[in-house]
Amino acid sequence: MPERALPAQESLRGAEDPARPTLRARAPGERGGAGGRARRAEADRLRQPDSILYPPSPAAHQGPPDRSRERQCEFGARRRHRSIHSRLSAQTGQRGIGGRVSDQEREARRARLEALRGEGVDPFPARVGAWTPIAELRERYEPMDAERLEAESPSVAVVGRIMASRSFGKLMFLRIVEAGESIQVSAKKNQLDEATFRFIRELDVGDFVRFEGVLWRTRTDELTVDAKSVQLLAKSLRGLPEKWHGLSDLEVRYRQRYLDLIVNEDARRIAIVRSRTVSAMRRFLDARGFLEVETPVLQPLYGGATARPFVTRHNTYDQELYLRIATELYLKRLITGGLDRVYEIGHDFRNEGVSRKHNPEFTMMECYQAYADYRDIMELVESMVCEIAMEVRGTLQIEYAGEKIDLSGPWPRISLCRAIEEATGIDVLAFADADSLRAAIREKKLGPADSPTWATLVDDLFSDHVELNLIQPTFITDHPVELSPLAKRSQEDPRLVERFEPYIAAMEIGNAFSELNDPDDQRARMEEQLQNHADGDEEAHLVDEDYLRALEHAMPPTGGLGMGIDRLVMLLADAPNIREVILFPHLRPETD
RNA sequence: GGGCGCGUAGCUCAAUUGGCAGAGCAAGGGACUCUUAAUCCCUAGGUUCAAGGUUCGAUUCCUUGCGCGCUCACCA
Repeated sequence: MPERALPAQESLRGAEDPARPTLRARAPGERGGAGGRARRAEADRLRQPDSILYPPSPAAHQGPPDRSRERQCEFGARRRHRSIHSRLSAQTGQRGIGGRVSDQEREARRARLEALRGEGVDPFPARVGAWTPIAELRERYEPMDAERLEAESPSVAVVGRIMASRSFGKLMFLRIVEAGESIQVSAKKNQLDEATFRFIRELDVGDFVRFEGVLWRTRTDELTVDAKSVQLLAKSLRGLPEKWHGLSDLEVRYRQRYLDLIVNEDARRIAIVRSRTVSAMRRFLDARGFLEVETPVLQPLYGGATARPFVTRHNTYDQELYLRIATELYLKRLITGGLDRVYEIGHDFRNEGVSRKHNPEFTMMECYQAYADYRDIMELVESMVCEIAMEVRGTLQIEYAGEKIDLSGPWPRISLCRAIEEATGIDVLAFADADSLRAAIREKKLGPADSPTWATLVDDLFSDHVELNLIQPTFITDHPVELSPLAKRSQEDPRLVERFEPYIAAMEIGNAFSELNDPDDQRARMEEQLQNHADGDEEAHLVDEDYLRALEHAMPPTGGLGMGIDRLVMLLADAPNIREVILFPHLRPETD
């Protein structure tokens, strides 16, 4: 319909830069990229008024046959509006006693919806007239003072969800939000025809609308669109949560995330941090020559981590399948195949408990680099986290849970055994077996020490006495071989492997090693794991014959990394719980 | 899975030893042309998570279940 009616707007939209990083909704037909504007113009040409615009200005409706004028006439009958209210009070009166009246608000809105339909207004029209992002309007007109604005009286069109409405009888103020930006809209009775003013007055908080109008400033200097016409874009049948306290019930925030996103700015902020984190990570890896690949989620044999899987079944092949717990073994097959730098960002599924740091379904980035070892990967991790933090936060000095964290490298590298010794005084490498180590731990009263093996005792010591103190970024290196069946053995000590885990804010955000590429050693380790599995350790690895066959064809020396995206986002967004960074976290089924 | 805590109007929260279940916002009606959580008058809105139990009487005490949170265990 009407960009001709709004010359200022066309020039504004022409000035938009698709590459601009700020978030902004796109108009229909605008899908980004160079052809965006042309397609948009085309879409605008094809666009026909599908619902009523109040008032139907000649400029707005000069093109297509004007059905809306007829509708406007129909709509003109004032009685209809009064009938909404009488019908409404009749309804609520009827339902008053005994019936559930908690739907009072919904009933009122539904009545208005039906009234609109009765008047020929489509409450859910298919097309939206041209409009300008609120952010652009602010950028352009916020610098103008009231006098200049009045002199220019720019005609604009805005869209958005009504978030607040204040009525003074003959004057109304509405606040609409679009793409996270808001602007005030005014409606003045003496400057609108009666039908239009009443139409605006009957709008509900939560409705999506489009306003055409003129920019001005109120006495309090608020940039405001003085409405000249309005188009309902989508009718809301349910009210929004409380405007001042917002929505704080965690369960509702997680189950109905859309409400959380509407009313809690923080929810929106975290979603944006997450998106930017992932895209910055992709850019970082792409720039370093890594190839993004996709490997199976449904796997006949799970592996690459110690975890219990979800089990599912393929009907046609009558095949039992597992949802992947890691992408590792497939990605390393690709390294064998000559894709020398690969990465995958996707969901892993681990059939385990949930906690502040654990969701059964989570996002993992794994990357593998041929002709590299774990020290190269440490450099990669440092660079990657710093680059992402700069892009997402604009600084390397971040704060998490009240702790100031300096992400700038190089990060300290300390071997796991050394870290334990510093924290507890026990040099675990001095003990040859589990029993002697256990005795030493008990002697120092450092814990129950009831884990069965030397390696698991070491792991416990680390968890109990070191991990919580790793606030600043730190690489913990050289883990026990038993805990790392896919990592290459350390050259200095055969009990250890070339592995590291980056810790920030006491959170393990990744796991990396020099990949084990000796097929015989790998087979021996897998068979050892299989024995553990047979002994009841459901999380132990299984023997993957196809993977061993791949290793027998020779895999180059390779450094690999897995990084938990959710935890990285927690860190960058200062989110205390993994459920805050997952839009739809796993919850128990809703009862009722 | 274990321990602890929580569950009251659409939302945010009250409710005295166990004694008629309330407020603000949202909603409906009305007044109001400069509000920013507008203000003022009026109205409506409840299976107090569910099922049992104790009691003359239960939002309150007990049991069980459901859900959520924290925490421990397992893991990234």
